[in-house]
Amino acid sequence: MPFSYEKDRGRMQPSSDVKIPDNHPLSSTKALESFGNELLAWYDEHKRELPWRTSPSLYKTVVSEFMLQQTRVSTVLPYFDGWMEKFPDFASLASASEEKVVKAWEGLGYYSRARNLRKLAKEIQAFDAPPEDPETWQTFPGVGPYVAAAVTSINFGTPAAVADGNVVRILTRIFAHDEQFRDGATAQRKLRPLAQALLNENNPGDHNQAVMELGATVCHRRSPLCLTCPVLKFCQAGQCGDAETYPIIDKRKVERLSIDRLWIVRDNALLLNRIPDDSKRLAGLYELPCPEDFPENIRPKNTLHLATKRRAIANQSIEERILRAELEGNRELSDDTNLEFIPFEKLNEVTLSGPHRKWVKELQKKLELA
DNA sequence: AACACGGGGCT
DNA sequence: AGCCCAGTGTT
Repeated sequence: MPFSYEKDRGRMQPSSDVKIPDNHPLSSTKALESFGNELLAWYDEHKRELPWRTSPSLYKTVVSEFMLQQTRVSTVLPYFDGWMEKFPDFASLASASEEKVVKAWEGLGYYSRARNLRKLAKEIQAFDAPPEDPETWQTFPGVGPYVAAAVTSINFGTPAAVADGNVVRILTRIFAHDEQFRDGATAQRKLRPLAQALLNENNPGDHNQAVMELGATVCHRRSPLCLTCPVLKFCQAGQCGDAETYPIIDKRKVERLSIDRLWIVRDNALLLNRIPDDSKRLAGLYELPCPEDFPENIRPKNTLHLATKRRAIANQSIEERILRAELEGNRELSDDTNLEFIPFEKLNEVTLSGPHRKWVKELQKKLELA
């Protein structure tokens, strides 16, 4: 390990316990200042035009940061403007129904983000003015160390450094930090004090955004564009042509599983399974039912293979077979199941998980033609 | 500390 | 097919 620092104790203030080794290009105060300035100059010149950057506001920042958790900019882009039209401010979001809010999030994934964002909107109504410190922000639902630092630095200039995946990549490369981390979250936690030590306190918001922008557009995980990097001269790994080696994070094992899904149509309606509200996963959303979703006395029969789909969820690799089927007899579904026939013309009113929305559209079209 | 949570894009 | 992305909450 090229340098050491003590454990982060959750402080957002500059960490005096971070020691940069004397032989590193960033060891002097002057170099640190130069680093901050050149990063900011690069950002001013090269930042992307993004909808939450044009006429920015606290609300836009919060919405974008929620949407961007574990989610790429290109994925968020098709949602952001529509969201702002449906829910232009905290007040409109706070008074909207949860169903409507989750429906607007359909396809983005991690649906608890939408519920937490709505809860946050309600909680923030109780303030005369929004809090400007990361500690208070972290008490809001769905707000952790990253969002707290991002929101307060960008909107209020609060000197709180963000430590996300981009920051981990950039810092481990700049310092050729060869510590092996058990997972990304651990790396972020451990590197936060260093990020704080490098923060440009003249403009914490832009500094944070500049680091993330650099990570997203130059300091890629694979094949980083070191030759165009504005801070190459401060980067030990980059100068060794070695950037791709960092960070060193343990891999998680991928679990493989196979699921059957049933396509059952009756009276121009499609049978869907509504996932219970108390479910950890996809609560309140609809999916094509699995055989296990049916009560003992009703078994789907006459199955015919329609398609096989593959996708990944977290560390799971899933193969899903879609089977056309019929319910035996003309049995009514009892109320204690979560199965509902949804008329095709009302399919757009319910919230489907992303892949199921896609599959249903595909199969509907395919079967109409057949 | 370990795990669950969605979905998609890139290699 | 694996990897990871502007992470957070729960156990």
